[in-house]
Amino acid sequence: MIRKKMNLAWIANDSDRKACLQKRRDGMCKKVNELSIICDVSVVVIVYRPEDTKSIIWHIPSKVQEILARFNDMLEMEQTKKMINQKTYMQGRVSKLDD
Amino acid sequence: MIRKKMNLAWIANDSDRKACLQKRRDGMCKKVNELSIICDVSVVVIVYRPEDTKSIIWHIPSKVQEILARFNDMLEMEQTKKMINQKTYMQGRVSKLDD
DNA sequence: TATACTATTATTAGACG
DNA sequence: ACGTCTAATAATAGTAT
Repeated sequence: MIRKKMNLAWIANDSDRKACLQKRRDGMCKKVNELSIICDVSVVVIVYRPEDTKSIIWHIPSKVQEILARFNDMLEMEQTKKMINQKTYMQGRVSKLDD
Repeated sequence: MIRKKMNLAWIANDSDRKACLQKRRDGMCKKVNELSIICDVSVVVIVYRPEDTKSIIWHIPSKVQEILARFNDMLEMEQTKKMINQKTYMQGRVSKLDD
């Protein structure tokens, strides 16, 4: 049982990937739940698997529709600059690795 | 530097809570990013802080609008039974603790 | 207030039943 | 396929700067 440092890459084997998804999705939901309680924030998570329409999961520490409505408002109001998106997140991480 | 096991509760002190939010939000984004790569899923996360309109963050491993559109379709089609919501998640955790 | 450190807890990859 | 176990990695609470 020697566990190597996992490399961040797609798992090709179907059952291995599914097992990993289940474990990590559970872990993620737990963390999201903790975050909402400890820091008093509302969090929505949507995990979408193309291969299975049933596999969308969503986590609702507060009212999801209220949050999504606000989210859509902000999109419409073109206030996207105020948000941190995937690109800036990754840039942040890359610059940290550079240090 | 004695670190006790943290209890899952709201942090009253403002600066402590903010520091915790920043750390955990970073950690959560990292995990979401990993999940999307390793298991080939699309994930959207929205963290909403009532006290600051700028504090909505969103994470887009794929096209957020596409996923939200699908999500809204499902809501409208009353297929909510197919999803795992906060209540069933918590029930699952409680039953695990009982064992 | 923000960033860095590190002891400690928490998550989980791989193995096994 | 699914649950359990545990060594090992990863996240982070509290502290320090």
